[in-house]
Amino acid sequence: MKITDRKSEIIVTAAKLFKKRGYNAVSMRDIAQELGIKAASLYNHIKSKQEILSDIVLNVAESFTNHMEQIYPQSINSIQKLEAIIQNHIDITVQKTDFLACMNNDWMHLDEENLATYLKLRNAYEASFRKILQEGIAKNELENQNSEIVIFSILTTLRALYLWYSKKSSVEVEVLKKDLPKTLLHGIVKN
Amino acid sequence: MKITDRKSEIIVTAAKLFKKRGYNAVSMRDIAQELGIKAASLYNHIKSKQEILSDIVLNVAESFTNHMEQIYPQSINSIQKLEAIIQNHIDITVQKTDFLACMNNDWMHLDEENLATYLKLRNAYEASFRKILQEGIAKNELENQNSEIVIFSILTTLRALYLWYSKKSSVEVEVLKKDLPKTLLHGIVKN
DNA sequence: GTCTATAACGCGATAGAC
DNA sequence: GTCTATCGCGTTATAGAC
Repeated sequence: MKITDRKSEIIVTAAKLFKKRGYNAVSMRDIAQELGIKAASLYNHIKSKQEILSDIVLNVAESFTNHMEQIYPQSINSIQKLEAIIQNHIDITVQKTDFLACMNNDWMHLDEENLATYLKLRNAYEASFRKILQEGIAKNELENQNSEIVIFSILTTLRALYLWYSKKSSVEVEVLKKDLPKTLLHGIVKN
Repeated sequence: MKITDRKSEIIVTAAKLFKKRGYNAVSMRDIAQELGIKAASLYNHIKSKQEILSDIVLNVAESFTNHMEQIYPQSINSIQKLEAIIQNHIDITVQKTDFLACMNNDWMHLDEENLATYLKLRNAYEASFRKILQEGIAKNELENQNSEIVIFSILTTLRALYLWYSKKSSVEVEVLKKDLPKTLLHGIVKN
């Protein structure tokens, strides 16, 4: 996250606090204090606390959507697409850890309009993921397992990567990039 | 969740609301209204809002611990132990959906003392899980993959099952019990 | 066991001085 | 752009009547 102006600075700071304690447990006074100013001063840069949340959540959601729109139409097989998606989740986890955590934990606190936008993006993402799986099954590249269970299982793990990443050093990210696709796609039991 | 007295009734009702909106977004007035009484009346049965949260979280955490202590020492192989653990997560998801969601989402809002208790239970659970994996690798039953990644991946999926369960009918739980162990343990790619 | 009334406090947000 | 002061409201929790 490059910080270009005061508004970005506020949003990045808020995301860090939201990740740690959750949207509702963080006050405007907390965010201001972290920046060394008073809560009232925040309102020269942002409209409301809700605006901070929606900026954070929709920023990450659009990152995922953009990548999926780029990968989905490519002429590579389903396994290569799934590997590219896993890589992208790892990349976003590393680059936007706090934003991602905030999206995962606090999306339900968006106001009506932004909630609808977020859910539309998320549903479209899952629909593309589902099609990739079904394409892989049709072409005999993947086992014919219950698609909903596979989507749930893989996406849940990928979405929660930030929990794991927070605890590990950046060196181990290379291990993650190498081993996670194996674990998710090939399982852990010996043949 | 069998409701035996007024206190249980309050806790079950609170868990349902906490699951939907999160601990901090639910007020004592909300809980009371759901029960058809006034907020002040709740305090005849419970000490504080914190007490409701810790009762919920520690109840589920202890369920997991008890099952692990029962499975861990058994004379069955590592794959059978992992299958038993997966079954147990599905069972608790079905039997205590709201409590489980609350534990997953709101454990960080526990007060200092209960937080320490919860973390101790969770760490012990993960340690047992880790030992089962390592035992399986040593006996050549499991692939020699990075244990931390496997623990993270499987436990994250199992902990989030309540999200999936809420959307599906109870008939599909049978599908889940049959297919989830396959997906988690054997992967999705054709050999 | 539930009620009304209220204490004590923190919240998001605004007005207006500098 | 940041400040002080403040509004109006919601929060957990308690006191005391019934």
